[in-house]
This record gives sequence, structure tokens and C-alpha cells, in this order.
Amino acid sequence: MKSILETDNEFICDIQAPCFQMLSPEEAELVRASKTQVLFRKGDNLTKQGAFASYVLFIITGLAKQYVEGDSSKNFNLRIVKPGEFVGLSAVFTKNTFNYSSVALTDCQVFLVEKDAIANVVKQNGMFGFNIIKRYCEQNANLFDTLRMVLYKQMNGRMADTLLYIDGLKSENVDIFQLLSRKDIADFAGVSTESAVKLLKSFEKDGLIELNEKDILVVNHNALQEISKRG
Amino acid sequence: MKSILETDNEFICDIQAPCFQMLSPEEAELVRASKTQVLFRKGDNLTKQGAFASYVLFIITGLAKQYVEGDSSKNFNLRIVKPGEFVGLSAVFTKNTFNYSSVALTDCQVFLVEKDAIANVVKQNGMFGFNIIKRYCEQNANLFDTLRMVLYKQMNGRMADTLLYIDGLKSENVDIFQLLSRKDIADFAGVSTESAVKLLKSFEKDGLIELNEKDILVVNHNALQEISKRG
DNA sequence: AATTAGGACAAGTTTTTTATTGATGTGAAT
DNA sequence: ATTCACATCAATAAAAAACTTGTCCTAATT
Repeated sequence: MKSILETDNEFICDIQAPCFQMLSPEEAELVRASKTQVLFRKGDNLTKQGAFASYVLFIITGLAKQYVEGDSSKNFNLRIVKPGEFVGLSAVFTKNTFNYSSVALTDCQVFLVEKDAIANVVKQNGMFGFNIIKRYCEQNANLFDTLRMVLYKQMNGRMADTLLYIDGLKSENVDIFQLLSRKDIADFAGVSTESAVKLLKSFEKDGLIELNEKDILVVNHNALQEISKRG
Repeated sequence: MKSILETDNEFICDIQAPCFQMLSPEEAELVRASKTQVLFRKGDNLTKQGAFASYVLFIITGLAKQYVEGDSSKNFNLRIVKPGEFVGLSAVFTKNTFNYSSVALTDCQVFLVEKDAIANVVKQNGMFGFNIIKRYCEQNANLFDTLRMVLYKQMNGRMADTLLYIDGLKSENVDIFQLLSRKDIADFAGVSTESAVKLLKSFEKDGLIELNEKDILVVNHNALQEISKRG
């Protein structure tokens, strides 16, 4: 009898993600030996800000949101994590604790690999290491963009950024907006929930977007980008 | 500026839990050096079944529920974790992954200690080790009781057990029932939610308990124990 | 001093979740 | 074959979250 939560050992070999394809058989074995697969259900925490991070998470299927926690329910959303992406890469190299939380927006099949295994493989396999570092830098760059956004832009610009970002995920995930509450969107834009509601209404009135229940359709892409630029 | 989520380093010294009192200053320092404190918000996962377990959790304040996950939403609740108790002790000695999930029923201030630190202190300090083992054995014994319950008892007996167990927590935590849904209670008794509702009604009709909204008052303690014994 | 940006609060509405009840089905035990 | 001990399904009611809107307040900008 095998629980639905348990791992099929063959799974890692089947992974289509480019970064695992470039491993030699021995390296793949190294990873395989220190990995486990977990089904995170919708709403489960994948990581908790401040908790010890002894492993890296690799999303196989499902979507999660990554956020930083502030004081009492003041969260700020950093990004949506998609299949093929890592969470907690910083754990491998330096940080011993997660510096953000993340939560499953849908059920997520996730791969956990102990950080030592990843570190060893990185040391052995330059191409793999390069890829990991590249991913890490990308996330970092996005973090700078985010920082700039909250530092220099005001509500309209931030909401425009948020909408453009989420809309960009729609190609791969049509129902992304169904998974997000107004509070989620507000936490991406760094505004209060009420302000988010009002901003969305006003964007709709101005013909920039269309609101259908929870779904949001970006109608005037260029104008939104203009607002984003103006700040 | 210090986030509410961050640790006050002095906290561990102030801990009143007997098991930390018996450490020598150097041992306390060892623990302190590999610990972190995290605020888990109501609904956050403290542990996730199947994820790597590199640390032990010690509850300072708040309540959590510990449960095993089965197939799609078939969970079974093991226990309520109270302040002064550990979660994940098995990680220290053998198991590399958590074999259960747990979730905060209220906001929880939790202490995480890396397992190596605990292991080292246990090796040095016999009394501390004895205490840890004792706690671990207690949890284990409860597990056997639980196993017996689901193996040999049927609905009425299981619900009686569940009510007696939760009622036993009321002395320390009057509003414990407010924190539990009917599904939670059902998952403790290992019955369907609908059966739980019906059982509670029937217990009320028989004058064993009183239902006031979410709160449950055990009126006839002895009769419940009798039902528990009969199975 | 006046305007602006945006949060806080309050109150109402809608949607989602939880709880409840009855009816029906099933497999094990008699 | 029948009963027992449940689970499952469906429909409804009730409670809790989430969403919406308007009003007011404050700190920064003009």
C-alpha cells in the first residue's frame, strides 16, 4: 500500500527541467539519494520565514506564493513560484534560515533536496552550478525591481506593475487570478486591501482592465506600462 | 527596528520549562547558539509530513494540532500540542523527515533547535537526555493508545475518547473547543464529519454532553468513560 | 494654507466555508 | 438474508471570510 503522499522513486529521472538534465548519472544519483518528494496541499506552507532551512524546494507541479511577513498580518508578496522553479536557494550557500514564507496556492508536488547534496553537485558540475547561480541571480534582480517599486512608485504605478506581472503568468496559467484574493493582489502592490479594490475599479473605469468576478483582463497593456513607468 | 517576528535572544534563558532549567550554562549556550525563534500564525504549518526535519520545535506559547495526512483530505488528528511540549523529537535520533504534519490553532511562539545541538547536549547531560527520552516515550505511548482506539473501538467509543481527551485540556485552555471545527473533532475520532455531528447530537440527547455553539461541556464524565471502555 | 496620497474605520454585501439533516449504499458480521 | 456500523451524497442552514464603498484622518507636498 502506498500513500498518495509518498514518492515514486523514478520521478526525478523523469524530470524534464533542464537543470536536472545536465547531471551525470552519478550526480543524479547523489541528488536522488538526498531527496524526498512531498505533496503540499493548497494552503500549506512550503517555507516559513525564520525557520531553519536545511534543504531546497523544487516545484514539480502547482503554484505557490512567496512573501515576507511583517507585523500582524502585514505581508508583502514577492512572487508566484511556478513549476520548474526553486524556493530557498539561498539556503544552499549562506543563509541557515528561510528569509521568507511561502504557501501553496494549489496542491503542489514538490521535491526537497538537502542542501549539502546540491552544494556538492554544484562543486562537481560547473554547468549545473552556473544554472543554479543564474536562477538565483534572476530572483535577486527581481527583488531589486520590487524594492524600487515600493521605494519610488506610488499606488497607481505599483498596482500597474502588479497587474502586468500577474498578467504575464496568464499564458502558462489562465486561471491565475482565480487563485488570488483582493488581499493577495494588495499585498503584491503593497497597498491596503481597500485601496486595491478602489484602484482596480478606477482602472476598470478608465478602460485599462476588465473585472469579471475574480478574473482580471488587461485590456490596455500600453497604458498600464505607461502608468507603471510614471510611477 | 526589530520585527515582531524576530527573536529576543534572552528568551531562552527565561524559559520556565523544567527541561531547559537543568542545563549547565555552557550547555544552554550550545542550545542558544543553534536556535531560532519563530512566530507561527494561526493556520501556519509547523511541520509538514515528509519534509526534511533538521530541527526540533519547542512550543513556548499557543496551541497546535498534530496530524497524519492520508489520501486527499483524509487526515487523522493525533494530538493537541501545548506550550512546553516538543514537536519532531524523532528527528533528533533517527528519522530524517517528519512523519506527521502540524498546524497552529492559535498564533504560536516556537523555538527551533537544530537537532545536532540537542543530540550533543543529550550526550553530555544525562538528566536532560532522560527527560527528552521520557517525553518521547510518553508521546509514543499515546500513539499506541490511539492505535488501539482506531483498531478496536467503534464510533461511540472513539468519540467518547476524543471528547474526554479534549475536555482534559480545558483546565489549561478553556476555549479549546472554539478552536476546533466539527471536522477537526471528526478527524480526532476517525469518523466522517457528518457522523461526528450526529454522534454529538446523540450524546447530547442522552445527557452526556451539552452543546453551546462550538463549545462542548462534558456533563456525565463517568458515562463517557463507560462508553469509551465498552468500545 | 491647501492639496494629495493613501491608510484606518465602519457598515453593508457577497461569497465561501462549515454545520446539519436525511436518504441511500456497502461491506462485514450474524 | 438480514442487521449493523458506518461512509457517502445531496440539500439546506448558519456562520465566517472576503469584498466593496463611503467617510474620515494624517503626514507629506505644493
